Amino acid sequence: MDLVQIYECLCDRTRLRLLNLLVRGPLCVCHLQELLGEPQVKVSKHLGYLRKHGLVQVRREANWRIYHLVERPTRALKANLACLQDCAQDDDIFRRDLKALKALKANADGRTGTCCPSPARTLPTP
Amino acid sequence: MDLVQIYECLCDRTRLRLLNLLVRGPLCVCHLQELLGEPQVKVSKHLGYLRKHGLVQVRREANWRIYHLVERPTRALKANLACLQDCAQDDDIFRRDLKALKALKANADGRTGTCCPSPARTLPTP
DNA sequence: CATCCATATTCCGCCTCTGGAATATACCGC
DNA sequence: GCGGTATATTCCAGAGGCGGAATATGGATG
Repeated sequence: MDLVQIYECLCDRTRLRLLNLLVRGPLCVCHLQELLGEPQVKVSKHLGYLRKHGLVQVRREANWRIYHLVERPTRALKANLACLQDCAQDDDIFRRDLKALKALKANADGRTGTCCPSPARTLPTP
Repeated sequence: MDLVQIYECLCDRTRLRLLNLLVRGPLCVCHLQELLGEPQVKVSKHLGYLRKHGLVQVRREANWRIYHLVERPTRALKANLACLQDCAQDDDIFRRDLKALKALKANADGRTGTCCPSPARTLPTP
């Protein structure tokens, strides 16, 4: 994977938000959609973009698709994701996303949402 | 300056090569052009892009324009430039560029090139 | 099989980036 | 002022990203 392609993946806010969440662990599409508050097609397309370029992978789990970072990232990818995590601390949107993720995980049991079962129960980190 | 805009600046190979050189110190356009081996218009346009987005600055020096990184980069920019320097070590193109830069600086005095005087003599770091 | 749910894909219009050729600008030395 | 050198800008065509609406896929369930 080429350095330029990594940056091409990083130069869209939606994709940055997705990655910022996925570095914390795998998530299904519906949760990502809920966390970002973006329409399904948008989330799905950007996830497809990231997958096509080798930054994330999918696995099937019942009715859902669980996205997670590639298992063996390049040195360059690892470095840039670390950098992103660092920079994200300074930005409201990313902080809000992480907060929402925390809340989602806290509500893991006794969850009332209509979407897939909680990540805590069904989605152990790969 | 926004994180996304930083990545937009980084997602072109020519710009990455320029930045990889400029983190080592200021350079005039003709030297950059010579180091990259790219046509003038291409180098100039990408430098303009980087300037417009606040990653680099220019100053005039006799007949030449000396480009250098912004004096007070954002935390995010600093982090990403450091990351780029790190990642560039793994890539042939960037290594070759740095090698050529070293050679250029070594030839500073007694230089035979047709272009501007050596960076060592005329271009102290800002 | 019919249906529902989660997700992906296609289609379309808009906009931006990119590279190159040609041209313009701006300074220099004579 | 003139010619020359260094650099920027404009004009053009091709390529691709982006968002949204509509549609398709595919597993699960009754």
